[in-house]
Amino acid sequence: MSSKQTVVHWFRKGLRVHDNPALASAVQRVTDAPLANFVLRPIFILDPEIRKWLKVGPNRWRFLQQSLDDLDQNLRKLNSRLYVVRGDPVEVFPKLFQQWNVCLLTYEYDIEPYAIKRDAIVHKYANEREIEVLVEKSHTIYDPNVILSKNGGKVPLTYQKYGNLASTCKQPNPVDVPSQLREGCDPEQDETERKDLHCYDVPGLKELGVEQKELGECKFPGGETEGLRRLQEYMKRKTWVCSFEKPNTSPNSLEPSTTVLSPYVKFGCLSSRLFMNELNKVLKGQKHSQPPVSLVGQLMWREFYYCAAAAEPNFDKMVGNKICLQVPWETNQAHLEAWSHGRTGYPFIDAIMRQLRQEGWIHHLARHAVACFLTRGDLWISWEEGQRVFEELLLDADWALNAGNWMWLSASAFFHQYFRVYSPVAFGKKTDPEGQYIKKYVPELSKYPSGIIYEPWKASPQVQAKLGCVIGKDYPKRIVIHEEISKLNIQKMTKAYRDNRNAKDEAIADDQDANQFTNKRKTSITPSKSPSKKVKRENTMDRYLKRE
DNA sequence: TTCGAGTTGAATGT
DNA sequence: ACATTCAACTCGAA
Repeated sequence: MSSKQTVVHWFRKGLRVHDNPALASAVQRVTDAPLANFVLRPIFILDPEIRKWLKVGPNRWRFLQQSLDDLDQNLRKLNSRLYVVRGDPVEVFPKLFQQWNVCLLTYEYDIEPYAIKRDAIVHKYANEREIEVLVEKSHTIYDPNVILSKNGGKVPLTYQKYGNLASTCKQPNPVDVPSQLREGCDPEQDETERKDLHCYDVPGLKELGVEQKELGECKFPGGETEGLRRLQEYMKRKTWVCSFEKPNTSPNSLEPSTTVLSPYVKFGCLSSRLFMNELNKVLKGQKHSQPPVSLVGQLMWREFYYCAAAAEPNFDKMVGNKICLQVPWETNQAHLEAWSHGRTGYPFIDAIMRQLRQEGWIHHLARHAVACFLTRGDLWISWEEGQRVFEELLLDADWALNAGNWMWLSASAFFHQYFRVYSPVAFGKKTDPEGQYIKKYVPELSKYPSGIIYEPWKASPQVQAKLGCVIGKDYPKRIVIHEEISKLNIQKMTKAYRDNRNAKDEAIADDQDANQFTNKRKTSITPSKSPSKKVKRENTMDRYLKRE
């Protein structure tokens, strides 16, 4: 055991040295203390068991691996290194606390329920050993809990409402990169420890269980260095930044029409606070687009979902989720498989799903198209299934954003105009009438001309044979008829909304009955049932009768 | 209670 | 490129 005391910074998300307040605090502590008595060890904990319950695809494991490697290198430039500790955090910390003689633990706050639970246990262990814990909030620009309390504890359910609340808060300034992590303190000078240090090395892909052959082309390498490089590259395009409007970007261009900074922000390789700061610098004094469609608006969407997610522990589920519409989705394993592997028979949908599996990134509007298709539009399969597939395949899959967007697209929360359904044929044609994108990702159809490539089933068998791709043999028949099923599904959604409304009214009525009972006993006041509620229930019934 | 607004629909007009 | 119609949702402000 070392006679020195150790300050530990625990990396989880926030895989960066820039704008990292918790890391900066750890460095400060070491710098302020008498030299040679303190050692700073930046750690990342890798749980070998995690693969048993967390389904993450090879591309995302690679992104993490690259991010850890880059972080290690950036720390080495600051005369330190990354210590990757293997094990379950809850079991690792008691050992580390003792073995390294830990006096201070710092980390970045995380709102995800599993993280909150884990951190509470670690915090308790630290308290028991009288180890100081310092937690900083830097994953989002605004603190979700501050926004919630400004709204009286209620979740803001609209973007505008959220924006109004956020606009009353000050935007934090990013903190500087520490100049040195180890001023005169060298943990590796200890002979006995030095020979064991290789056990803390950054894992290779093999250790993460990734086979080279299952990996797609690496279009977006992980890491802080690449994240910052990408940010600078896009910030140079000032006119583009100022005029950015998300709905006008293309979901099916051959090269991304947006920044693809999301994976870097998700892992915290790039600070959202720095991102916002850099955007503000570019926009200052210029005419520019506005939220929700602007680039600033995109960052604010992230804030919006983080806030809602922080308020609802069951945010990633339908049942038990107070803000989520309860819908009787159906199970269809064959359809789910077809969707997730790009075999629905709709070329636009299949191209998107194949790009997702190969590259780990698809455009936001492409996500809309496939999410609508899986849920309310066509297949009537639960958004939770889609969420799982995105969680596995998207480099930028983020608990709060993934669940929030799935609820949005399935019209389960935040968005309610369920009668607006994306067409798996028409939507892609607007930005890619030639079907170049389809030809790239669904090469079976590469000989199909622009007129028919979005609907290959319309070609006669003879023409199909001539074009080298017979539908039902070389490429699947479409698994549903969109024109028919989407109309039926809209009706099902109408019923789901009606049922949810009735259930809510019942609950309110029951609640009032209960209150009435209590009031009667306690005060002898007999308030009548709210007339407004009564009317509303009658109206609902009227509508119900009119239709059926 | 009412009413306008809601990042990004589609089909069919002009 | 923009307007209308389709059918009709909820949230939040007034």
